[in-house]
Amino acid sequence: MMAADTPRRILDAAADEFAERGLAGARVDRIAERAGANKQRIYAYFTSKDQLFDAVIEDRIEQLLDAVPFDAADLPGYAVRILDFNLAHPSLVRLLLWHNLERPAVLARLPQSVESHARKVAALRAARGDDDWAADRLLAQVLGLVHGVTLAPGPDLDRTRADLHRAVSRLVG
Amino acid sequence: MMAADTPRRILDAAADEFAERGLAGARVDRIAERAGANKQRIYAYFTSKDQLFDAVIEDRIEQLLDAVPFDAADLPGYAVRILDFNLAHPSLVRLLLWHNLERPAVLARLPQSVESHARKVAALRAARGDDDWAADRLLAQVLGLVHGVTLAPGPDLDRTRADLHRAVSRLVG
DNA sequence: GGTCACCAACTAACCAGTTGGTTGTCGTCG
DNA sequence: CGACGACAACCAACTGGTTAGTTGGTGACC
Repeated sequence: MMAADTPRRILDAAADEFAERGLAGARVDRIAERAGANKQRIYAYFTSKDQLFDAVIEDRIEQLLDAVPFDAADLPGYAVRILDFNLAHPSLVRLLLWHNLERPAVLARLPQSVESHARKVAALRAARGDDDWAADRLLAQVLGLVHGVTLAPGPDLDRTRADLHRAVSRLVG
Repeated sequence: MMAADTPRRILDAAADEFAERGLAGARVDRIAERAGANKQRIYAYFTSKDQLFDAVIEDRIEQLLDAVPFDAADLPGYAVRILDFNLAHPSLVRLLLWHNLERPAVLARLPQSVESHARKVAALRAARGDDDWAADRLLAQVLGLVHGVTLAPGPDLDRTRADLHRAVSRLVG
């Protein structure tokens, strides 16, 4: 009856539900309802709640990694762009936090994630002459900074952005 | 029968259980078992699972806020000491992450947390001549940095510490 | 006698995952 | 052409295990 994109609708609905409540707090019936789909379709396509959760992450991880192209030559600008992305997609941030807590080490084994990280480290090495370690550290620091600012953005967004830009500039000094 | 510290044992057991599984994933029976106590004692002292969770946070928040005394004159050292504390108490970090996701805005209303933050901002203003906004930003940035490093510490802890120290030094530059 | 504690069983709801029965839409083959 | 099987989808009810919260009955200690 419904157009043939049922798996797509299920993934979207599940992403919302999981972002709000996490894996343990999510309810499969609620996901089915939100998707305007049937519960058995969920199990037909994704076999279990846990696997559905992983499938949602795998579906969204690409958005997360590629939505903001990495720019080793302009880390401050990169940081600000990630901040803007995070603020525009708060549910993606929550989804990642949940996943990190409830499915530890699953993300670290996702090839897309590993490769993306490796590419960034390599780009940093090429652009700055750092060794692997230093590039890895710098990346973790920048992302941590962005994360901290994401969780507590001030009331004046422009100034928040400017302050973040300046902070990263100092880091890369 | 048991020594009269039953509420204490319940709080400790609950802290472990909640740190591992979160609010939705925790099981009250498991907490009772871990505490070597009886389930009704939990409800006698804490009335509900949710309130028990909040009580755990309120119990541990002091540890979190005061275990590492704030030093506005030595932010790099402060950051490193927080990192060490986080690495020594990973379950406290998880507890905070869970709470942030599952009980949003509860922490922001805890007077202890609010006052501690205000005190830090005031100390930063006094020590550096910043305005409220700048002090608030700087604090968020430093804590974000520490958090990022906490989640992805390199294999060489000493170097991780040194790199964090240098990073914060540049921030406060 | 009141408080703290134990044990054990209970309830009432909830929830992941299943099953059976039905409809509509294809493409295929007789 | 038509009917037949395969498939996607729906609804609804069910199973079996789990779980927050309760109750009743017992002992110990102050």
